[in-house]
This record gives sequence, structure tokens and C-alpha cells, in this order.
Amino acid sequence: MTVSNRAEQELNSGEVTRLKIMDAAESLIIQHGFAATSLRAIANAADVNLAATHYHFGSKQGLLESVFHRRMRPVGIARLGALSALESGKAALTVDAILKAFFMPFYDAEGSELLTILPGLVARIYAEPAVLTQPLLEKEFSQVASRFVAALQKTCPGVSEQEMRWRFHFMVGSMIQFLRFQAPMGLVNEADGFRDGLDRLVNYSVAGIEQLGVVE
Amino acid sequence: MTVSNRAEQELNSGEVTRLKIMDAAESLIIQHGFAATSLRAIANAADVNLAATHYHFGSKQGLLESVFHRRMRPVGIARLGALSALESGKAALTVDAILKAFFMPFYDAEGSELLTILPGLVARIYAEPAVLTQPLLEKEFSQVASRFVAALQKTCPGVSEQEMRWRFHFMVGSMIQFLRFQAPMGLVNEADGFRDGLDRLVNYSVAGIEQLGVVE
DNA sequence: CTTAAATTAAAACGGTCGTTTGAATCAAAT
DNA sequence: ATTTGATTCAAACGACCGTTTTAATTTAAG
Repeated sequence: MTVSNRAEQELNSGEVTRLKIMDAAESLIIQHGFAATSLRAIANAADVNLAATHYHFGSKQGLLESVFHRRMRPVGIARLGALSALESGKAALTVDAILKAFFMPFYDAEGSELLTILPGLVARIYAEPAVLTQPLLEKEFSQVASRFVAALQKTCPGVSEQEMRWRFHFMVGSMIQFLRFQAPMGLVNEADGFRDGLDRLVNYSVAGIEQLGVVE
Repeated sequence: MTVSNRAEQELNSGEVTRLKIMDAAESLIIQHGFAATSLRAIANAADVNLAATHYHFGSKQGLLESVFHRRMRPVGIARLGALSALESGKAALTVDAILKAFFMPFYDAEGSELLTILPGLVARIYAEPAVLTQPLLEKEFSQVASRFVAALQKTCPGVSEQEMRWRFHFMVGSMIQFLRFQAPMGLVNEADGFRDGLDRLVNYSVAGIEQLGVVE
């Protein structure tokens, strides 16, 4: 059997169990957080034996890392890809375009099941106690952040790298808030609510990063 | 014994225990989160019998609510007071001044021990699973938010209440991010780091809320 | 078919969890 | 001094935790 087209390839029993565990863990972790989600609850939701969690992931922490890694790596790749495409294009770089590249994974996920997962998972990474997730964040996110900060700096001459990293920091905070709660408290979101909120987030962030109106 | 000056009044045994428990719980919850903090760890850190936690707070959830309430009510009061003082003053309202009123509790806390507590606690409220803290947030925060949104709207004619609530939503996200991580990843914060970050947060948020430079 | 490896299964390990109980101790008022 | 209520204490409750062990079962290769 060749390794070529893995999409059509049938998964062996072990891989199927691995996926069932990760899916169940992902859903429960999003709902209740990492500490409050037990391996027994995960195994039960996945319809899998409890020991399978340790067989496939070694430990609860190992499962957490796998769950986060599976979703976050494609996000980072999509972001870097979108930014590279932007930089190699002929159009001039704008803050608006760069931020849309950063939010690309969420624009892309519209209409897919990913939209019910990605926001909750990203938000949870930032919500868990730092000792659990800081290594994951550092590993998966820091180089992506650096690339975007550098790109943003090019469009805002006169803004130091340090200052731009602060602004990027605040922008990420707004993004997390949006992913976590979607609309503000008491504001219901209608039909195409996610796209609407995302566009508002872009506008808000562009203003914050450019800071054209602020007088010192 | 009169009730007048409670500051000099000695606390009876029960109140002292209550405070010791809340102090210990606060510190541990900030460090490890609610689910990962056990009542035994709290009682141990407070040098108090385990059963005292249930005697004084009824349940773990009850303790959580008391811990949050104790710090958050003064924050809300300080914010509303600062905003009222602003509105009854003769100077024209500005977004900058309103936001500084909103951040007032953190400006005030500079140099006090509160600065080691408030940021971590506020950040944790937003980090815990929604089912735990959403009632607390709704109760303690929503009316304060409404007052500030209304004030901001007056300084930005043409911005609907709904739109301003979104911008305020994003601003809160940036604030949480700052309170939780202080400086961006990999950026160390020197001597007067907190004040510096707070000022950057104000500038960023003013730009986002006014959105002067954004072309649709 | 046989054999070896990969995977699943059931059961138990020692611990810790939130909560409850009932007696002991303390404080203040009669 | 005695009584009453508030508070503290040690101990235990049943339940659940992450992890490990051992054996059964399935899968794939010789």
C-alpha cells in the first residue's frame, strides 16, 4: 500500500480510537476547561476504554497537547500562508489586509464545523492557567506573532517594534474576547453573526494599530 | 460598642477566619484556577480547619462568589464614581477621560498590594468556564458597562449604541489580555511597567473606540 | 496456520475531592 | 456560674481522580 493519498486510505483501528478520543476531549475541554474534564468523561464520551487514553497519549497533559496541536498548527500555517501571499503580491501592504490575513483561519472556517470548535479552543488556551498552556502558546504562536508584527511595522513607519508588539498584544486580547463571547453581553447575534463580529473586530483593531487619531 | 469606626474595631473570631479563608482562596485561585484549587489546599494555606470553609461559605461555589464579590464591588463603585465625577465636571467629556475613569481602579491600585491581586482576579473571572462566572459577571459588571457605553456614545456622535457596545467589548478584551499577561510575550517590563502598559492600553483603546482613521 | 505485535479490556492502585456529621471548645449574656 | 449560641475540630462519607497492571483480543506478517 502506497503512502500517497492518505485521504482515501482507511484508518486502522488505533488511529480511529485516537481520533475519537481527541474529538471527545476537545469538546469537553471547550465546555468545562481542562482541569474540570476527567479522562473517564472523555473515554465515556468517545465510547472507548479508559486505558486507551493513556495508551495513545501517555498522560492527560499529553492528550491536551495533542488536542491543541491538531487545531493550532493549521491555524498558524494558514496565517503565515496568507501573509506570505500578501507580501508577494503587487498591492501595497495595509494594516487592514494584514489583519484579515491573521484572522484568515476564522474567515475560512465560516460555514464549516470548524467554526464551532476553533473559537472555543483558541479562547480556552488563553483561559487555562498559564503553567499549562504557556509552553504550547510559545511554541505554536510566538513565531507567527513575530512575522505579523514585522509586517505591521512596515505599514506604520515610526512605530517601534516594541510599541507594535504591544498593539498586537491588545489586538489579540480583543480577538480572544470575541472568540470567547462572540457578541457583547446581552447582544444577540443574528444570522451571519460571526462574520459581522469579525468585520467589526477588524475595524476596531485597524484603528488601534494605526492609532491615527490619538494625540499624546 | 458603637458601629461607627469599624476600622479600629476588633474582629471577632468568625470574621477573622472568614478573611483568612478568602485571602488564601483568592491567592490560590489566581495561581491555579478555580477547578484546580481544592478546599483542603485553601484551608491549609489559611491555617484553618477544612470544615470552616463550608461553615462560613456553604460550598466551594459560594466561596468563589464571595472572593470575587469582595474585590469586584469596590471596582465597580470606583468606576461609577470616577465617571460621575467626570460627568458633573465642567470639562468636556473625552474618550480618553472616560477610559481612564474605567481603568481608575488600576491606576488607584498602583503601589498597593491590590495591584498583585486585582489584575489576576479580574483576568481569572474571564478565564473560568462561563457557567461558573457568567452570573457573577452579569450581576457585577453589566450595569457598569452600560453606563460607560452611554457616556462613550455621547462623545462619538453617529455611533449607534450597538456599535459602541461592540467596541467596548473589544476594549474589555484588550484590558483582560493586559491584566492577564501584562507585557506581550517575550517583552520584559521594567520598573514602572504597569503604569506604562496601562497608558499604552488607553491609547490603543481610544483609537479603537473613536475609529477616526478607519475607512470603510 | 502460526507467530509477533498492536490494541483493547477489566480491574485495581493509592490519593484527593466536596461535603457532612457530631462532639469539643469558645464567647458572651443571663 | 450557668446557659446559650457561635465557632472550631477530627473524622469519616461516598465518589471520582490519573495512572498502572495484567490479561484478553484483534491485527498484520511470516
